[in-house]
Amino acid sequence: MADARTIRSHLEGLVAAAVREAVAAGELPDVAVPAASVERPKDPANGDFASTLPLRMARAAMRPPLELAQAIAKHFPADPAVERPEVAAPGFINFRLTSSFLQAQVEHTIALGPGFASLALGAGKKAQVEFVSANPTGPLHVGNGRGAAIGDALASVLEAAGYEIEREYYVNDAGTQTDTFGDTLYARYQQLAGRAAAIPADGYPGEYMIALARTVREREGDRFLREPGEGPPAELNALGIELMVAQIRETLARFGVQFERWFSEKALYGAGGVYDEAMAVLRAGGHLARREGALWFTSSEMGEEKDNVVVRSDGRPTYYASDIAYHYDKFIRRGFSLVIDVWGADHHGHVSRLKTATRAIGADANALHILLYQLVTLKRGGEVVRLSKRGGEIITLDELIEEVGADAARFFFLTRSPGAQMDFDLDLAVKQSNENPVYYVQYAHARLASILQRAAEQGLGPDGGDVALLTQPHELALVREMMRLVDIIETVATTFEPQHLPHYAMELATAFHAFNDAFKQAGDPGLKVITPDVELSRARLRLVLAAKIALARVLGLMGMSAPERM
RNA sequence: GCGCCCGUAGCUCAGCGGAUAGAGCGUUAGGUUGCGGACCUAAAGGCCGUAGGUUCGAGUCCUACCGGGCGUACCA
Repeated sequence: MADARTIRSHLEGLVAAAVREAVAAGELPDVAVPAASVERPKDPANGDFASTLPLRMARAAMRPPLELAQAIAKHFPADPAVERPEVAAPGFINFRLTSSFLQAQVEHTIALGPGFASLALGAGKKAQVEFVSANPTGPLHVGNGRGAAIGDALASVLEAAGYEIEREYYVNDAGTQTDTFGDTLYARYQQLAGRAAAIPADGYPGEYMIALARTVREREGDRFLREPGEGPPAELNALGIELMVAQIRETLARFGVQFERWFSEKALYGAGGVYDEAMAVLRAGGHLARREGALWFTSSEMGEEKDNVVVRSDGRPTYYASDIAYHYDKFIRRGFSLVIDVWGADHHGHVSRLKTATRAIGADANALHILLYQLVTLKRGGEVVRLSKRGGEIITLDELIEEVGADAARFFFLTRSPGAQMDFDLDLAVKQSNENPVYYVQYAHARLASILQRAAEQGLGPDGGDVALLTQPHELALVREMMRLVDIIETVATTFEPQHLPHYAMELATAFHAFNDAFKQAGDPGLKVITPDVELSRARLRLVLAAKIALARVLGLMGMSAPERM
């Protein structure tokens, strides 16, 4: 039992064994026992792990929980990983890990290296995380950045949990908004050619459309001009979308996000394509009805509040139809066993009916998890800035990256739970950038690197260090903190709430800074990681190396850099 | 109107039904000439929106209400 990733379940097994022993000895009533869940106490003074089992079974046992706790603790088997359990009022059983177990974790961490804290939770399963997927009708804004940070971190954590992961961006290159985008672009294009043309009432008035039209004109000249009164050529529309997508892709690359696949909505509609197949399945299932000139998905028969149009009376499919076909592709054609859609909260009205449609096409709706993140309220000097592609002013993700940096922006986005509305004060973000928690975490990594560097200059390294020499409280406290990462990954991979990552990263960095500072507080300049005692130095360097691995791992999961120096 | 999300320290936010509700920033008082001070220690600061309820135990679950956001399209 030297593996951090299973220590908790190991303890649960020991508790269960203790219960059986106590019952056999007649010291515990033989009643139905709740799961022997072992958790981490909030206060480390109460041990590394604790069980509340006695509290949970007190009612059924009709005995005071403290008495039950004592009976279970008495029969708790001896184990090299854990000290004798302690009982605490009103009925907790507290466990403390042994020094030898903690020391072994240092070796364990170094052996795993970049794969530290990985899990087998999703082994053999294919999962997809689809995120951002903003309409290519304008540049990404700050809100899209939140979705990017959340989706990418979630994908990384699921990867760490053993899933085979695909990150995907769904490109809405078909549909009404795309047409409006084309109309707007054409109007700007004509204006540049000296024609009087008005952008559509529901078009995109942003400056970027003028720039885009200028780019098109520089590259293609006036060849897209049609007779006055004619609509825009489809080729111009397609080129505009292509340029927008390229721009979005660049922004995301700057943000450090790489997608395995960019999925075109238009591609659903080829002859014999996914769309036809998905609709055929719906039709075969009796889920389609023609009414008022349109084709409806009779979702109310499956519990939805109302039916929904899938094909408009003018023959064009709705966004909903596209999404049904798209999810048919995800589940039926590609066979993902877990699909996560990361959406802005303004799409939440769509959640229920997409889940219903997922059932209607024969997929498991429970395998579809739609993660909604609340929209970002931007503030500049206390003033609320509206985020809208249709309104004139938008703060782009590029501007944000420029102002606060990709790492800081990601950390900031991840810290808030997706469900919480978030105020982003641009002035404050810039002003605080040097005091930002992100630097605290990265600085810890740089210091760890620096210690190893300094040791190397003296011909010292972690090789051959004996971890049994690590006995100081602050040394073992650092190991304890490192061991929590596997729990964090498990939590995030099952709850899909990535905000635990940055909070944990802060705590791990704190444990290191405290560890490092403890040597100084001792007052003796000789008491450092590198001491005159070569053997002790090597052991401590081993811990430093392990801590660096752990910290780099969390930073990597958050999509942030782990700098060697700052 | 109906539905969903959110209301926790001065500010921005964490908190799987369990032990004295936490962090960063800000404020105050100390430490530290360093293997990186972008550090450490401590203090002050809370009727966890309000009122009921469930439970041995509620910031956490349920109900109502108040406040903010979003949705309620043959837009996406």
